[in-house]
Amino acid sequence: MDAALRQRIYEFIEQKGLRKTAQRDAIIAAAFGTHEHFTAEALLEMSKKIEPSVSRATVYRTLPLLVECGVLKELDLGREQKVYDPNFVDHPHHNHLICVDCDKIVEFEDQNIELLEECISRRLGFSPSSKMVRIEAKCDELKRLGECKNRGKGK
Amino acid sequence: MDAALRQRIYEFIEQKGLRKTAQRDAIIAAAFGTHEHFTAEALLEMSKKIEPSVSRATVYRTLPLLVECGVLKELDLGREQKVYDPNFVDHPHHNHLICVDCDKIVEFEDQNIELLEECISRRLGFSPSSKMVRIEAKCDELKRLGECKNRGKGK
DNA sequence: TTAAATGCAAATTATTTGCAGAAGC
DNA sequence: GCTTCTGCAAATAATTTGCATTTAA
Repeated sequence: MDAALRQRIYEFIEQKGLRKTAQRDAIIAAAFGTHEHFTAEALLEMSKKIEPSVSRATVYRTLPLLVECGVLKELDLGREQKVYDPNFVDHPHHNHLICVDCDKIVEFEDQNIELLEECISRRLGFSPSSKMVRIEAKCDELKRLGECKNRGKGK
Repeated sequence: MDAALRQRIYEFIEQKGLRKTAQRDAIIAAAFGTHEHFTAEALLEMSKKIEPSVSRATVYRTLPLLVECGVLKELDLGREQKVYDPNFVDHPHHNHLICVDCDKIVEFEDQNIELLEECISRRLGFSPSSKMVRIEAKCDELKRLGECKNRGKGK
């Protein structure tokens, strides 16, 4: 895990008058030990491997903290469970493309869409800050075979 | 409610070997008696005004039917509750822009974004069919005042 | 007549919360 | 020592489902 990121998080925690605990440490290490998206449940499992005393409640209480800190992004990918993305620290402007069938996710950055969403937002009287785009489409496998092997499994 | 739409729905129901019931009639009439988005709960209320015997369970069982029929679109707007959009029958290619704070929704169509999402999808190995874009941004009020009057209320 | 549809209430599932004890500062 | 944190278990809240009964065709 990146040292600068670690410092940023712990400064945030200190500034808010919060405390450094073994459980939080484990959750933070787990969250940024991967570049994959994860759910609260998955983060719980990863955290427990580092510090077995981590409970589900503490994971659910820590996630909003990391989102507020700006290091984790809560994604709404149209699933039952919320998904968290640790990659916004490195790529603050990326967007997501999701297969409508198997939930496969691809991250992408695109100057044109960046510009276009700004134009559209302005035209409709919205401020172009804090924008995000999500494209749903059919993955290649779905297109070729009519369905995905990993249907519903996500990625 | 549009006669052609009504016929389309009832043909779909008949084709599937399903039956015409007073409750379904009421739910369908309620769903397409508005051009606003609605939740399952809101649809229940609207349907009850037409046919008081409509129950929550029947609403929840009828919604997927109308989605399958292609006349209603289930939107994922990042809220707790699912939202349904009856406007795809008239405007099959529209997208949504949502305020990150007050959940205000604006529908829009745009040739450029249509084309761009097709390019991006293809480039990433996705089929450009079934695509949809959702833009989150700050509404004018949020931008000017720092918060929205209707924060969290949706629209 | 018979398969589908209904309402009700109980079940499910992700997330949140109250509380008493544990622990950071 | 005082306040924040924690795990646990119970509470929420939207949606789904089992079942006995009703009803369309």
